[in-house]
Amino acid sequence: MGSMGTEERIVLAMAELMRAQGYAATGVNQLTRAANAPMGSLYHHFKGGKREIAAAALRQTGAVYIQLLPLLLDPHEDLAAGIEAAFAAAAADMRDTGWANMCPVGTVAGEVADAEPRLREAAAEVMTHWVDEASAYLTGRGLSGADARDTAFALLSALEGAFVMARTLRSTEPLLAAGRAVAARVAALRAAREL
Amino acid sequence: MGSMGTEERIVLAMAELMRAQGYAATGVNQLTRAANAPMGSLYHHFKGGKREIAAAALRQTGAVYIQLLPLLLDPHEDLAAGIEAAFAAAAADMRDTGWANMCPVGTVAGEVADAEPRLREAAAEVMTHWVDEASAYLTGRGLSGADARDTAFALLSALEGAFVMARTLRSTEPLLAAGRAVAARVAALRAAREL
DNA sequence: CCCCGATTAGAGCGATCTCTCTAGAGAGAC
DNA sequence: GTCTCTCTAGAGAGATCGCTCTAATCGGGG
Repeated sequence: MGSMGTEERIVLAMAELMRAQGYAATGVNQLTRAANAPMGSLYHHFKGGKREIAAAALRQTGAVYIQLLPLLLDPHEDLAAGIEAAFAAAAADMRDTGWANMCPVGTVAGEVADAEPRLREAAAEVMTHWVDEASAYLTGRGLSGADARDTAFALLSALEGAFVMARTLRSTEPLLAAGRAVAARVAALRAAREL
Repeated sequence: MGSMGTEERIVLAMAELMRAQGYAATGVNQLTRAANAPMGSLYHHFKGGKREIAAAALRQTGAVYIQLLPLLLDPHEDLAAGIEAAFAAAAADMRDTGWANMCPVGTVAGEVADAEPRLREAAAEVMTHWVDEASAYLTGRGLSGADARDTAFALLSALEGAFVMARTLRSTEPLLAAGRAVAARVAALRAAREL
């Protein structure tokens, strides 16, 4: 991490700490240690303090996260089977990495939805971006605009919820079952169109 | 609330505060005010402090929460349609109550999964209970044991994830789409059995 | 060289955190 | 009454919180 700028180090450290322990439990002192940045740099680059750093971390991490979708789905000719396989891949990865979700957005969104309006807005922007990106991808895979948007919401909801259950239960079952449900929805949409 | 015992008041206040702002952001001073209980009572009834109170709140609220499942699904003869309607009812209720999730378990589970082992265990117990209850109900509605368990995981994952997205986006779309996906899975399981 | 804005560096402020401690109120047994 | 045990009551300890402040350091233009 030695080659990246201080600002970038701060944002990435914040993202990792929030992923592990949420927003409220992450202190700025802990953050300075993790980012190897002094307090002065922290408030020089982010006048809005901890809140602004958290918002930047959500936006930055969220934008990276959705790029995995085409990477995971492109190899599969059948979309429904691809979705089921992608959830299974996420489950295996999570098991092999000690049940750590890779993305802090889901962890933090629930915590701040009622109490931190600026962070809720940042999380909402990220999720809106996710839905737009996923909708566009699914449209490219043959779904109508409305079906693509509906499937994007279902896929992202099921994925986020299954991540929380899988982390808590230390089990791949939630992700596998959630993937099968979203796959069934895609298969049903395809069957309806072919009538 | 005047008629309930101090211990019960503390647990319920903790559940409500965690639902709104998570575990780490909830302080014991705030809790004493909300529960109208002095600090001494708090540590008299719960020697384990804030952590023990949070665990009790998760268990208590989680047990109540799953009882909604049969209440929402019993009126519908068709299970798949009933699931879709139940998600739609949850969406309407959430919209009408200012986008507040009724259950703190999902909010807190992600926050504490890596950092608070005792609370993660409490959340895991609650979720295991949910899966067992939902599986039993779905078995009663005609699904095989394996299908019921799979559907329970999918339903609960989709519900928790859609709650987080709905709260963050202030939109009913995630819940509606998630409900349709779980309904499609149930319909597909039924179709496979009828072959 | 000097100068100047950008950045680093961390001590310290007031507030708040969880939790402990002592004092006493209240109810029941005798 | 008085002894006992449970529970109430909240002040205060010690640590940590987010954040501000001043001084030092750095690199590039004149």
